[in-house]
Amino acid sequence: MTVVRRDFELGTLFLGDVLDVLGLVRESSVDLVLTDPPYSSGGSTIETRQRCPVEKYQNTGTKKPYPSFSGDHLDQRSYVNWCVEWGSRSRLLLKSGAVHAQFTDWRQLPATVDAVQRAGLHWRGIVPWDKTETARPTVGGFRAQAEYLVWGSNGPLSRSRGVGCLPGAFREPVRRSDKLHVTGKPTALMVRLVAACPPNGVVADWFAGSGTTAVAAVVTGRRFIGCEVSQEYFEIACKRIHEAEARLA
Amino acid sequence: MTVVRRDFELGTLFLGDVLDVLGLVRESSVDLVLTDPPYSSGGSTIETRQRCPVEKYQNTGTKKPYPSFSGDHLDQRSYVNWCVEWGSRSRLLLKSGAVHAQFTDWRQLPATVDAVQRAGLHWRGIVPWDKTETARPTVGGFRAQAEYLVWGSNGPLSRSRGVGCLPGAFREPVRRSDKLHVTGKPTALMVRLVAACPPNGVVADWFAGSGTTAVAAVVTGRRFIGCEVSQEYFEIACKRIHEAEARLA
DNA sequence: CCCTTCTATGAATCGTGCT
DNA sequence: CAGCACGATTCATAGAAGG
Repeated sequence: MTVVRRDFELGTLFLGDVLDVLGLVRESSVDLVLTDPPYSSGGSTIETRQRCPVEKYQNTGTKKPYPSFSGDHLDQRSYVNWCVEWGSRSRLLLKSGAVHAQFTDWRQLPATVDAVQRAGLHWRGIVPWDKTETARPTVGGFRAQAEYLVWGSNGPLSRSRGVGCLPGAFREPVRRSDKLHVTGKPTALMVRLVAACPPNGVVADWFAGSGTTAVAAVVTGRRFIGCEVSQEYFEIACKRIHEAEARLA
Repeated sequence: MTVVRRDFELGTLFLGDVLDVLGLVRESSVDLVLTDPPYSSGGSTIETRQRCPVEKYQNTGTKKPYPSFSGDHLDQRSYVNWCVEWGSRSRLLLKSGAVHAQFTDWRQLPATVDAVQRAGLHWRGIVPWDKTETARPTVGGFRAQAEYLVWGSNGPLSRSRGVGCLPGAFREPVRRSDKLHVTGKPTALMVRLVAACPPNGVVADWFAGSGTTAVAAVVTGRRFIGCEVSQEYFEIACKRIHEAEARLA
């Protein structure tokens, strides 16, 4: 498959499939993998899971339109295998002792823990992200209000990477003005999370979406590398990265 | 095994092993199971896991001494089997459509999700409890700062139990004055969680420890049933329940 | 400019009813 | 009857609109 490359002052974004892009990056060159793959979640039956993501994750009758995204249709077995595939290859690009962190929801959490370990990473923990009460309510039960980072290290965790002690729980609301993807993460959250990368290090995001991880890297004085498979989101990401770099100058 | 029974105005506490006690409770009589079994966690090798709980969960040199507790020595396979054993029998005591919620830490989370499902419960979600910055820091990585409730329902979740929409994330610090067990939970947290039981309903805790769940039930106008295997903690729990009922009168 | 009021929305789920 | 499409539903909050 063909891959398009776009270079910035502080990093590079590729347009193309993860597995194609992973072959283009130098080994042991990344200080932090922080990424948000499609969860292939939502719905208890395979039929509902295989609906289009924008339909299954948004309320019926929602006004705000987002472009759809692909790769969200896998059953749980395939999801694990696919995560292992890109995760193992991503691990080779990660420096020894560095951190890999990947988002998941409650339904895929156990599967994601399996996948991270099978990718050869040393599983080190779970970090909850509390989305606050902006999440949909559940009548008679607890609201599904958190998403999770499953994190591990490439070999023994290096304690001397110039990264101090990081918090182990984050509370950050989703702001509409800050959400450019159906599943977009708040910039403020990503800014706090890239602290797991030493200053001036390289942050990788293999599912860049609207580019929030890269923007957070730029804003905090780090470099970035990443890819996005959808042309539409790729262009949005490039625009945001460009703007972030311009504001910095 | 012999079981001792102690009755209170608003409930009953048994001294004895879970599996013995579960046979003494009437089927479909419980509105909420909210319990905190020993996690059999801590350490990645079986040797470190099999140390005495007070040693492995406390820093060396800790001043405040807690009585030790038992049932914390299982490997992960046995842990799941044991949870399935008491979980299935506990489910029969739970009303149809009612909630089962059990605490776990990050390391046992995937195993606990398996156990809850194998116990015949319908897994509905994960609720993070953020212990705040009172947890031990991790140099170079994210602090292990949260514990988790894995929750499910006995059959389809009833929406008309007199329980509204519950929050899906809790932030509550551990206060030393409020912690009478090595793994004791804050009373304020348990008070918020028993909201998953309709007013005047019955809350069950099969691993009562120092009795915080029962105290929370009493304080919020609910009834309770539970058991504790250690004589020492049983007495502490009875004393606290008695005091809570006295304050109410 | 500040305060109040109002409306839209959320990494869904469930039941109904049609094909 | 299995499979699938579709709309009703929940409420705290963000953000816009209005005064």
